[in-house]
Amino acid sequence: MNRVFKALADPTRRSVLELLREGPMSAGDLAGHFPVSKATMSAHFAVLREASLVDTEKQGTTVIYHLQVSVLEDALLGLASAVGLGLTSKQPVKGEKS
Amino acid sequence: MNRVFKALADPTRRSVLELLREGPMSAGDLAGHFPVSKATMSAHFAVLREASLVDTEKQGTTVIYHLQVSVLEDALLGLASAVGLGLTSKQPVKGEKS
DNA sequence: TCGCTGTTTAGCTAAACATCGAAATAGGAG
DNA sequence: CTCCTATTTCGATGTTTAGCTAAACAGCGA
Repeated sequence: MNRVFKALADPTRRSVLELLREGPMSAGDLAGHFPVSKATMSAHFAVLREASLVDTEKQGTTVIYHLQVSVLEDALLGLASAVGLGLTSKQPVKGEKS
Repeated sequence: MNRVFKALADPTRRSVLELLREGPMSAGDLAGHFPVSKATMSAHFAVLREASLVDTEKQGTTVIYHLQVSVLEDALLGLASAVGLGLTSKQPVKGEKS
């Protein structure tokens, strides 16, 4: 839980999660969206992985990142309830396009 | 918004918010709940203030901290919606006792 | 095997952070 | 005015973090 909030503390990492909302994406594609080196991005990915906010799948030479929605949801709802904030999950999350 | 998530990244600060759920509390009382120095706690308070997660009221010599529920709610809902998580606020938050 | 692409590791610097004890500030009570 | 209590600020220290470049690693296709 702590790791989740630590992971969320960085704007780049939050943006990665947003990009992943649209669907799984390779590390390279993700990295292409940010003005930092690939090595730096890889470190961000590691933090997200440690927090279980994403998981990975290898497809040949590339690594595909998936958003783990439920982990984020649990963290947000957990904190919300701890501070007495009445938040509820509206609906199971499917693949939706904006 | 970034400041809010940075503030939430520390477990001590999250605990402070939880304590404040029960109602306003003085800096001294809050500090009494944690095994760190008052100076350290004061620094944590400053971070929470900068994020507008709490605000203060002076009563003579003591400083009373209040939880700013709406700021936290906005941050959590904002992120949730950014990643396509369907969270909704259940009800306006009143003063409730557990 | 060689070379290409994508990803991670290694080694580093600079900045940010958590923490402390001690000193400074601000009100209230004598 | 002086003292006491509550809180914050100051200066210092050790740890963590984001960032870089360069090197290493892992598959793929020829």
